[in-house]
Formats: sequence, structure tokens, C-alpha cells
Amino acid sequence: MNIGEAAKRSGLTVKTVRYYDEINLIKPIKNKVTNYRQYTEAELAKLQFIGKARRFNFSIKECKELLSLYENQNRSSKEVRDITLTKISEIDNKLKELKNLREQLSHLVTCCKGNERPECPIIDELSAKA
Amino acid sequence: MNIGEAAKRSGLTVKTVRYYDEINLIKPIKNKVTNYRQYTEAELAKLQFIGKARRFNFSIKECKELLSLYENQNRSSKEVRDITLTKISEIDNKLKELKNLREQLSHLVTCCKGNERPECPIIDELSAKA
DNA sequence: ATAAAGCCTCCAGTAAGGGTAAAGTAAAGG
DNA sequence: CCTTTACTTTACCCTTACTGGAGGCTTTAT
Repeated sequence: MNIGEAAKRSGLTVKTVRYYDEINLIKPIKNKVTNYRQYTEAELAKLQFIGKARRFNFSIKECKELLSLYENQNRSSKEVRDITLTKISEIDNKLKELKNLREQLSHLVTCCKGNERPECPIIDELSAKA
Repeated sequence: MNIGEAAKRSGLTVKTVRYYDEINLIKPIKNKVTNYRQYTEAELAKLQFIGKARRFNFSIKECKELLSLYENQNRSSKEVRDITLTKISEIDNKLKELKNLREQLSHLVTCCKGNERPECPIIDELSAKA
């Protein structure tokens, strides 16, 4: 199938699919005459796989790893699980950081009257030396 | 003071401070002879302000707004508060999204034995059509 | 036959800097 | 006074994961 159909059926944009070819993630064969990319069903499945992994917040690099595990029938499930656990721990770190930020900002908002006067504890805090 | 000291005292890197000049965020005067950037105490204070705002997850664009409010003695605290509230709501969205991802990934991990066998619910899920 | 849709490559840009190189400048030590 | 070392300058490419556009083929529909 052509790139348009592959994009549609994988839920990716044509641009993105072309990009995945460019970075050697999923390289279709090319019609020698028309120079059009030709995607097989197996390649479509991989595009779908990548799309889903990306939605799960895996980076392209991680997608590459997952894809090679996906293609390797002899992989151990432990390998996949480990990558996933690492990702979860990254997400946990990000969550902690964001929660912390949220708390500090929301504290500042509580202190700030939010009126027409210029006094503003938020600006004051941002201006504080340390 | 030269850029090195301004960087050290603001907790930013020299590269970053130079970048802020480049994007017209904080433009020091330049010594005509040496062509070195010369930072005043007031500019240093702004660098510190930006550094802190960046650590609070404000984008450069938002930092620009906050900085102009910081410099405007006639601002209303409401303006500052509104920007902050918007930022909090963005953080909330990000938190929700990440929590959702974490839950799904952690569910997958629970299902995966993580042994030497190839059967892997995580890969299966990533391979699922929809 | 022509127009619209789909495809191609190449180039530029995004956020917010990081890395490195070559070259000018300044301060310290001998 | 000279050399070494530290600091600064501009300029360029690199990063992530794409997105948009220009200009030019190919295929399909009218």
C-alpha cells in the first residue's frame, strides 16, 4: 500500500511515517518506477506498534528497542518488562517534580490577592535572592 | 560584571545567559573595546528572576511576560496571578495524563511474568490492533 | 485534456539551549 | 616582559520528534 493508506491505518500522519523511514525505524521498499514507498501489512503492523508505544510515552529510541523485542520471537518477557519498569520510574520522577511545582505555585496563588493593586507575593518570590 | 560572574551568581550557564541576550530577553551593554558583555546588578537580578521562573516550569515566553510585570510597578497582582493559574492548570493536565499512563503501564507490568519465556502481555498490548 | 489528489525531495523551523572550534582578551606567575 | 591559563567572543552543528512549505512528478477523476 502507499504511504497515505499506511498513515491512515496506523493513525500517524504521512509526514511522520516518512520521518520513520528517514530515521531507519521502518523502511519500506520503494517502487523503482514511481519512487513511491510501498508498505506491507507487516510494516503497517509495526507502524501501529510504534504509534501505540509513542502514545505510551516511549521515546523513539525506546520504540526501537521495543520493536526489536517485538520482532524477536526468542526475547524474554523480562527484557520488555524491564524497559517498561524504567519508563514507569521516569514517569514517577516527573510526577513528583510536577506535584512539587504545583504545590509551590498554588501556595503562591493563595498568598496573592489578585486584585488591581501592584503588591504581588508571586513576583516577590520570583525576585527573592535564593 | 562579565558574563561568567553573572552566570555563576544567577545559577545559569554562560551559554544560557548568552542565549537570553540573543533572544532579546536580557540584553547587557557591550564593552566597545573588548566586546565583552557587561551585566549590571539590575540585570543580574533579572537573570535570577528568569532562572527561578524557569525552574517553576514557565516557558521563555511566559518568563517574558512575567519579567515585564516584574518591571512594571503599576501592574495589578491579578495579571500575575492569572498567568500562574494558567500554569497550574497546565500542570494539572500534564499530571492527569502522566497518571493515566503510569496506571496503564503498571497494569501491563503486573500482567507480565518477566521471566525468560517470550510470552509478553506488554508486547501483545502494543501489538493490539486498536 | 485537465484538474485534483497524492506522492516525491529538499529546506527551514520548533524549545531551549549544549558542544566544540578558532580567535581575541585579561590576569597571574616567573 | 613574557608565558601560561582563564575568560570571552562569534559561528556552526546537534539534540527530540516531528511539522510546514515549495516545487515538481504520478495517478485518478471528471
